[in-house]
Amino acid sequence: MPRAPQKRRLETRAKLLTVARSIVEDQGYSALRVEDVVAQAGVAKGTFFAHFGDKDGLLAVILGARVTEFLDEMDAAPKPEQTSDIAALLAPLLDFIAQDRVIFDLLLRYSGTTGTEIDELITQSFLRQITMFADWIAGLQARGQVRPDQDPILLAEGIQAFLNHVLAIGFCMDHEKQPPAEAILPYLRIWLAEARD
Amino acid sequence: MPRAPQKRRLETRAKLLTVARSIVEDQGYSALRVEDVVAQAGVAKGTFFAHFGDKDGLLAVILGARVTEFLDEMDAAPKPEQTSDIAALLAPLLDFIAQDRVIFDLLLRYSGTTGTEIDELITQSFLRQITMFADWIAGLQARGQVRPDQDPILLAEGIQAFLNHVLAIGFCMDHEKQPPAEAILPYLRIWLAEARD
DNA sequence: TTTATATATTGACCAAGGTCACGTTTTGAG
DNA sequence: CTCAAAACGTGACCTTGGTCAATATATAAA
Repeated sequence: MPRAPQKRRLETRAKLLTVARSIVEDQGYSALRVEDVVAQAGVAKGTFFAHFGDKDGLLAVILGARVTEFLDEMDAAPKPEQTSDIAALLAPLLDFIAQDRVIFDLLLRYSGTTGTEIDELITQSFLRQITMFADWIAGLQARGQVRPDQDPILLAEGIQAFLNHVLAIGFCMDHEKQPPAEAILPYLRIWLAEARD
Repeated sequence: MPRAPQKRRLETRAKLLTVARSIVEDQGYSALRVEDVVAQAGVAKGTFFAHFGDKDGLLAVILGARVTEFLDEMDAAPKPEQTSDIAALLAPLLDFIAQDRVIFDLLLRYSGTTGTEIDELITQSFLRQITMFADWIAGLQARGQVRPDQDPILLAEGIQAFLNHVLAIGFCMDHEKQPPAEAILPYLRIWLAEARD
């Protein structure tokens, strides 16, 4: 049974997070350096790792919060009424992830965590994302916009797959780069609509 | 117009590759260290990078060859007659990639390269993979096993997406890990079959 | 053969993430 | 209040991928 963290620890953590967020804000995620963070926060290097385990741990906290904000916005927005609305709702999140490979790589590392370790914010956000997708899909199924013969959860996980797919492709081809929300639409149409022949 | 490489260079490259392959064989991909490779090959560190650019460059050469072997086997095998045959044909390649996250990460970095830079072996293998999938799909469409209303190329790229998806999930959950070839089947069935309602 | 130029190799050096034995501060039991 | 244990923080040190000016070797023209 771990004891509650001391005030000092919380302050140190807050300092590190504040500095890290400020660096990210004006230099981007891939410019984030552990040494810079601890220097500006005025703590030793070891302290950083005692708090976040490794660099990805810090990133996971920051990204988890950021992704959660996007999910909040999606939740607040009107529910999709057709397949293309899903792509539109996804656009802000996709653009955010597409802005830096570091983000994509980190998120991908957690993107399949549908199980334990619920303590991680970023893991929770993935569970929430799947739930939200499934909810959208159920709604569209009721409206006759999406094939009704499949489990919404499974269809939601498929969307996750396409989401990562278009992002990965986006990072490979610098040229002819269409926005990811546009690139995902053809996949969604096939995935969600019934075949007409 | 670059001149042809000297004999000495080819020998050095061969030495590095031989050593690297041997290390990979009995210690695995994630145990591969550049310093070990150059030490055992009896060359300086700088030489390594003059040949392969970075560590991933070496890995790309080795993995590209390995993946090409898998594709050769798939090409030699009988064509799929139903959706589940695709999963079966994919199994060896999936198991190979699933064995080590390093492999997956490296391959993912190239997995969307459907454009230029044809010189890279690993890039070619991806183009070939898509072509092969599309060929299988066209065959199955002709047999009435797969929805005939969609472009085989697009459906092939979707398979690629699901392939990466089940691999990513496999790395996240160590527990309850079913083989990736099994995990991909539900997605393939929905993706390739027409909706029945 | 001589020699200028392109090609290959070298190894000291750097960057940046990560470790850990140790010192310092906080906490709670007696 | 005292003191031992737990929690917290420190910074020297390690690991490993990667760089680059200098050096050595090969090539081909004169």
